Amino acid sequence: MTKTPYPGTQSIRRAMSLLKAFTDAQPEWGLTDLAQAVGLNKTTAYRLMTALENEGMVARDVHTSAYHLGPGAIVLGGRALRTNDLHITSRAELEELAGDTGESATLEIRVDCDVLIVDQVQGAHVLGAAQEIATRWPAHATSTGKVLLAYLPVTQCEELFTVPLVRYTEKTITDLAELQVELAQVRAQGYATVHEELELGFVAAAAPIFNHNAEVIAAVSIGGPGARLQASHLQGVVNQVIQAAKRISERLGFVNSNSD
Amino acid sequence: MTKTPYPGTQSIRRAMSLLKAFTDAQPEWGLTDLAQAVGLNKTTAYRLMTALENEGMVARDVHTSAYHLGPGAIVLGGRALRTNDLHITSRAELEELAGDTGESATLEIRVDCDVLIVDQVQGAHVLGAAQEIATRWPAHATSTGKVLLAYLPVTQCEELFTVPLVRYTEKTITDLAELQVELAQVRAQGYATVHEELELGFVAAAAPIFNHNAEVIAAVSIGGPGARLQASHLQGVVNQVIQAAKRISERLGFVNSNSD
DNA sequence: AACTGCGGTTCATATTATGAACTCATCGTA
DNA sequence: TACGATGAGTTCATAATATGAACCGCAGTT
Repeated sequence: MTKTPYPGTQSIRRAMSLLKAFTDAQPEWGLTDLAQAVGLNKTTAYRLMTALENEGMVARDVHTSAYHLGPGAIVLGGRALRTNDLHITSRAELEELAGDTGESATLEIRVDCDVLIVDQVQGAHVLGAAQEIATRWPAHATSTGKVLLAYLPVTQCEELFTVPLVRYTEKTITDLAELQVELAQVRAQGYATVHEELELGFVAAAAPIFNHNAEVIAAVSIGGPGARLQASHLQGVVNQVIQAAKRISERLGFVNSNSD
Repeated sequence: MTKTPYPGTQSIRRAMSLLKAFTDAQPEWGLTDLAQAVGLNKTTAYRLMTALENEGMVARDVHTSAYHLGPGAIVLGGRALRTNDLHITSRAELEELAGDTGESATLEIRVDCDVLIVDQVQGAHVLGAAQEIATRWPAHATSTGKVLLAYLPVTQCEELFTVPLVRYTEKTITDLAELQVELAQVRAQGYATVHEELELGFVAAAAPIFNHNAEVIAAVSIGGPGARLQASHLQGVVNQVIQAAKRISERLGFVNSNSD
């Protein structure tokens, strides 16, 4: 996938692809299956996994000797989350957003053609999104995803979607051309919304966060049941999200009028 | 450090030690410093870091080109967290506890001012607690409850008890101030016990389970008839419970604050 | 302009990772 | 209970791989 492998890094790439084989859908692997799935020789996989096990990145079921991700991965992920300065900077804004709107506020970044929830503050309402930090959602069916895709160079965006856009509801945009139209609109208006495109009844709005270099590095969103986020009310929420995103961007060194 | 390095894994061990250099205290590294801190040749460090960067495990500040942990680490950690749920992780320890002591071992979480039994392994003895998974007991009269309350912020703990503490036996703590004293003691010693406070003749000891974020998310306990768990023997049981809780915590990514 | 410190690159070398073939343990089934 | 199948773990000759000393060139300092 990633071209131009820097020389001398074969085993790291292999080790990482082993780690990435542990998904939510398949969190446990036997050695032989794992090796086959990743396309490695069994011995090589065994050696790499043993190393990863010694480092605590994976662990094994005492009984079945099946591999699963280990505490080392949790520790590392926790550190990555905490030390992310975007995360630190945004926290207060998320809390304010969630407080003002009563809905759940999230901070998300893009990872390939998914978005990753980096931080979340629950809304006041009982009915709302569950705690989902570190989970991923498809970019094309989320408001944050649309924002993060919209500000990508068109070519780069197209490269991401080599496989068909997965349908989640009847409203999901599954046509790439149609998505591009939507993204153009998002760019034009500076925010994105989803209306039941990921899940029936779920509505959300997102706005981009710019870094000091005027690149979009993340998106904030507010999401909740469509019953509460109806058109009249939604526009107000959209504005709040935009303002919050703008404040975060400024704290990251973004200056609106482009200089340099 | 780790003895008997399995052959053919040098670069993985090195890559992992690079990743582990990113602590909360030092979340950002320049290449040269990092290489020196980890004890690697600069070129080697560069090569490994480039590989890790391509895999998304680390990322760099656009401006300073300093390394920090990347989204890949967050994703991985999230998966590890969701995969490693408490049940799976604790099961073996519960079994060992129950096996070693002959008494019933439980895993419990707090729900409002009750504790909920999430998992349980019966002891060998016939006379013991019945199978109680998914049942609730009052937190103020159980060892696990005391543990789970003890590590709560005091204000939050007080908010829970708007109604009087229910008396179950003549030993039940029903005075809130007295309970707070007991909880302080629990915090100080790192474990809790009950002596016939829930039921005459029933004695138990519990210890806290910490997650990767150093929050107490659950408690393990051993409980049985006071006739078998007398003072002399109880201390040994307490230690076993503490050790089991500690091992579970570690597997959940908890790192004792005096390391790093 | 010269200096310093840093990220990044080159390339000959042998250390290192590799994988085919093997053993051993376990488990389901006949 | 024996037997075959499956999967974890080991061995070892091989060369492909990672290695690191020395190098470049840029950016910020003095």
